[in-house]
Amino acid sequence: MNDVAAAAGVALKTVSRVVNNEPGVNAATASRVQAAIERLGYRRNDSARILRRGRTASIGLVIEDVADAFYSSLNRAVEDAALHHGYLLFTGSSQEDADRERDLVLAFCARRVDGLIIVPAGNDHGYLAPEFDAGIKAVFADRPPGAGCEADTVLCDNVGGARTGTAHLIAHGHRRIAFLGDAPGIFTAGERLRGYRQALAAAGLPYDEGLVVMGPPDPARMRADLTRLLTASDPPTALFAGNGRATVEILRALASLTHAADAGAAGGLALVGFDDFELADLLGITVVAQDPARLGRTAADLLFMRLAGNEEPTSRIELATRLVPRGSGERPPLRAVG
Amino acid sequence: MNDVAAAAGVALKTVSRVVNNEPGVNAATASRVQAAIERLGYRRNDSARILRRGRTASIGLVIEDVADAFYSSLNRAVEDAALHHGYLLFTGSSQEDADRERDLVLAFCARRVDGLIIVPAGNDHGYLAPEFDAGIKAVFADRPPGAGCEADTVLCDNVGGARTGTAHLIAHGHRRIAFLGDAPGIFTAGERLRGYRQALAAAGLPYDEGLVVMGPPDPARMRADLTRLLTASDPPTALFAGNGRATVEILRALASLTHAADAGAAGGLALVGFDDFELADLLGITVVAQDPARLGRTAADLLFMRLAGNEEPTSRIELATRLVPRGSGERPPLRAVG
DNA sequence: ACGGCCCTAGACAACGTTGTCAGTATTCTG
DNA sequence: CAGAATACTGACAACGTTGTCTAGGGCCGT
Repeated sequence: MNDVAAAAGVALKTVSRVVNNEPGVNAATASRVQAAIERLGYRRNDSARILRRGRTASIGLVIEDVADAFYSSLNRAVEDAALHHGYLLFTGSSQEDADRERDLVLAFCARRVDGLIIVPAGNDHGYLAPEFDAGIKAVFADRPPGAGCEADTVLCDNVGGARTGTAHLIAHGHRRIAFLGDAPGIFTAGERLRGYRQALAAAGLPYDEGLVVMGPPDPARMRADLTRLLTASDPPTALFAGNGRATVEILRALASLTHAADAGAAGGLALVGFDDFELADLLGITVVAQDPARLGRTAADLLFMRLAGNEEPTSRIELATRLVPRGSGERPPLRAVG
Repeated sequence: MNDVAAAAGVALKTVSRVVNNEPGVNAATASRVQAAIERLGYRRNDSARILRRGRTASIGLVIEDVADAFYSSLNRAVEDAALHHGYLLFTGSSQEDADRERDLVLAFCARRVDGLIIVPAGNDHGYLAPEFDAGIKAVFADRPPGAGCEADTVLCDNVGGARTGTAHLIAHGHRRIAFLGDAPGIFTAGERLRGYRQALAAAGLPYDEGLVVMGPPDPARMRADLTRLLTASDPPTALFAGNGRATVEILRALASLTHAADAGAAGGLALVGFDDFELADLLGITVVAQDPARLGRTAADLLFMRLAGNEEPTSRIELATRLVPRGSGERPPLRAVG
């Protein structure tokens, strides 16, 4: 900028005015400066600008994995909102690791992002207190913050969705429904299990721990668990998958079990999955659909309202889910149960 | 930092030394400073640090869409590499729009990223010249830069992959193979069409423009094009899909056509798709697989080598593709062709 | 006892911007 | 035509760091 000023024969401040389209610059002077800018290939240094002005016009997004379909849709929605408000976006994957979540958030804060959208991996957000004091705004998405952390939160109706999905299977005659969910420490997994239990209770069905399997969606484990479930003395006639990846791995496992000799009841099993996924329509898989883009949009809206100065008490929004019947959830039980 | 210095009763520079773990600070002093830091909740301001030091330890990534499976895998691979080198990552979606690509790149440059990885949407990268002069390193991924722009480039072997995929269909007896690709302006689409033509030529088959359809993968258009192709007097017996989304939309369109009355030859069509996708295994779709993660990793490796001072001439790497037979590409033609 | 060295600490400038205020032409008003 | 309002431009400090240089005090070897 100094060089530009020298080249155009004006003061630094005049260049600054031209660069920022501020009024009060003679048209002739402005075009002279503009010419110098082009000639020298000058670009404003935003670090200095940020340092001087205090606001960075950027926000940070921490999700579990940028490559995951669910979170990358959320990512895209937040990106669109940021673009619309003229903000730049940092995104990072926490990889379901609380330490990595904290490191990412603090790295973003060191860059002085104005706001954060966090899908938390950990349960302790005390580390955010100094940042809140410094004026950072944060919105939690998909999962709530740890105890003692007050912040806007946008969730899906996990309990209601799981209840609806399970009830759907029950309505189609199933009495033994297995639940295959994510690791119990994960908020959404616990909530969905709650919904599953509520549906059983509402129908007067017993809760059988032997039908519940929880853990990260690992293909080999999934296959082993399914084999065990289906070869048990009283196997389930339907499966409820606790998340999108579980649904997909169940399909893979079922396919390989069906081809194998010990198919058991694998063939005619009913299946409802929590979370929609690409090609579920073609495969005819009934799902409880969430809307990750809407989740991201809503979180971004909340954040930008805060950034615009909204000081209302924090809110907690639950987005509705939607049951999408496609065949796999409407199959009756293969064999009538006692 | 000033406040911390005052609170600890030391000079600014001493705090700086503690914050940066520089040697030459008495242990007692250091812990006094540390205590003040904790008490005041101080965090270093990276904008000021960047301004002072010149290097930002961050890179920018421009892809077509963060929500797309192919690009989000690439994104993740780049993120991992950045993390490994202690860099922060900006990611933005160009939405296949050259202006937006340029705006994103320039926004990243204004933030003084040290390097860029670009999946270009446009064909003119003259706007990068001043940035190159300023020392920015850039690597192009998936598509080459526009003419006159010299930079490291990592591509997939689009021509070879399409040739192999088409030859695979020919080897299974097909003589009339339709090509359904992306808009012709897109580099990869053109390359893959070239590979398709090479395979035809190598087998002595004529190139029939009536069998080639190109354009953005819009469901409605895809369905209309397929209907037209299949109800023609001499319909294709096999389809080659030019990209992952096209493959998926073809599957959707075929499913709906098969259910409809005018199924035509939809049922027994052979299909090979360029680019693998989730659940292609379950659906039995033969594909020419690319490796987006490897693409990202390779691009990041090249970039970090440049950032480490590598001054060799720019390189252009082509990553091999891999034919994955899963059934749909091994079906013989439904009716023998004269 | 003295010169030199190491360890620790601080003073100060600079990075590239922008906000504030002041100054100088120019035009308007009465 | 005097005085005031206006339009334009510039000088300067400040944002929060870090690199460079300098200074004091203790310790060593001779």
